[in-house]
Order: sequence, then C-alpha cells, then structure tokens
Amino acid sequence: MPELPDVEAFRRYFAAHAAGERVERVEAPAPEIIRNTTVQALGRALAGRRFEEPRRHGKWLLAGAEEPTVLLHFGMTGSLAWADHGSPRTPHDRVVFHCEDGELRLHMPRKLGGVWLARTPSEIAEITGPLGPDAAALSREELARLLRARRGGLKSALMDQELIAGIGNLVADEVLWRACLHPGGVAADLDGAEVDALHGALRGVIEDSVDQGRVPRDGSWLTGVRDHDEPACPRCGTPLTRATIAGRSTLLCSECQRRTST
DNA sequence: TCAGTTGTTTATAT
DNA sequence: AATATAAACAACTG
Repeated sequence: MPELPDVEAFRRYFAAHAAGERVERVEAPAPEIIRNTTVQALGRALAGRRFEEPRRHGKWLLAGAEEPTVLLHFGMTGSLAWADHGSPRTPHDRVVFHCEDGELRLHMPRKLGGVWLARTPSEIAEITGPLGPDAAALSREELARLLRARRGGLKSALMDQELIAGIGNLVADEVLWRACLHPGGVAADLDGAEVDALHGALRGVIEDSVDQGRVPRDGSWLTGVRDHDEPACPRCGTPLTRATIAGRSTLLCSECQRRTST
C-alpha cells in the first residue's frame, strides 16, 4: 500500500491518536524491524517523552518525541493501528509503542520497512538518504526544472526518490495515464504543454488519493482495473498493455499514451 | 507449485 | 557521474 497518499493518511492517523501521548515503553515482537538500534535503546530514548505532531517527507513518516525522532518507513505492506492496551494483537504487529492512553502498533506483514531512531537533523538525513522535494508540494516550474535536467525515462524519473519524493509504482502509472504520457518517454523531452499535463495530473492524483488515504481503486482509475485479467482503459476502452518499465510492472493505454520517443 | 507484488538497497553494467 | 537492470529482501495471494 504505502505510497505518498497512504503515508499521509498514516501521518494524520498518528496525529489524531498518538501525538501528545507520552511513551511508556516500546515492545518489538519483531525486533529486527528496528533497524539502527535495539528495542531496549529505543525504549530508553523514548520513555517519558511525548510524541509531537508527525511530519512526512515522501514515503517517510517522522515522529518527533521531544528531541529524538522516530522514523517510520512502511515498505510495501506497513500500516499503523492505535489500540487499547492489551486488546488482541494481530500476527504481524511488529513494533508496539505503549503510551498512556493506548498503544500504537506498526503492522507489517512483509518486513520490508522499518523503524529508525535519530537524535539530530543530520542523523535523519543520513537515514532517509537524499530526497527530492515532496511530490505533494511540487510546483509546475520545479517539476519542469527537474525533468529538464534528467536523462533517461519518464517513469524512472518520477519514481526516483532523490528527484521527487513520494511517487511509487501505482501513483506513477496513474499520473502518466491521466496525463496521456508514455512511461518510457524521455523525461527531458517533454514540451511545455506536456509538463502542464503532467503537473496537473500529479496534483489531481495526489489530491484525490490523499483525500481517500490511498490510491482509489474504483473503475474510473487505472489502479481500479489493475488487477483485472484483461483490463481496459477506463477512458477509451482500449485493452491496456502490461510492460516492465523502470524495473516495475507497468500498466498503460497504447491509445491514450502514445510514445513520443524512446 | 510458481509467479507476482504498492518498497528500498546493492551489485553490476552501460 | 548518472541511469538502467536484476537480484535480494520477506511473506502473502491467486
């Protein structure tokens, strides 16, 4: 699940339930999910401190706790759940932050994401690695500038977290389909009208997805037909094409998304 | 049984 | 130096 819209939903969920809560202790049914320290040290760093308003950059959730910051990355299957003390666990609750009024659980069937502890802004930057501007707050001109300076393919550029933070496979396909651009096109070759279309599609996809807390799966979205056996373009009805582009499964409409270049 | 998967990292190649 | 690609990670689904 977790791309920018999902992580933004987790940020709001964290803000609604855990922000302002004093941490009492940390428990880790899967301690290896805590990537850069031990569960004991994480517990010592957080105990007695209150979670503050969380921030998000791309797919990272950054939760300050009166000095230290907890970084959460959700991999492909992570999510958050706030629960009453002692209410039944699910098998994939990997890390649990026990607070005064309840507990925040990091649920993550596949252990691809993780939890990190940072004590300074520079430690945060080391952990996340270089990140481009967040996709939700990207101006048309900034997008144009980034793409102009980029060699290589369009989808690859959109998904590169160092270039733009937050776009994953579903959002990339959805945006390119909405903008009628071929994912394999050359990023730097877009003309002004195409950058306009791409930027408008990005804004629209992110806004609508953030509203829903995920990339919508109804039939008017590409993502809504993604799992069909023989998916058809929601816009023109043409059978959709499956390909591997930028190393990821890609769904596109050969009619709407004509190839302008390779 | 086997392929596929919304994430990133690493190694290797271009 | 940038990009591209494949494999690996992990565990579930169809």
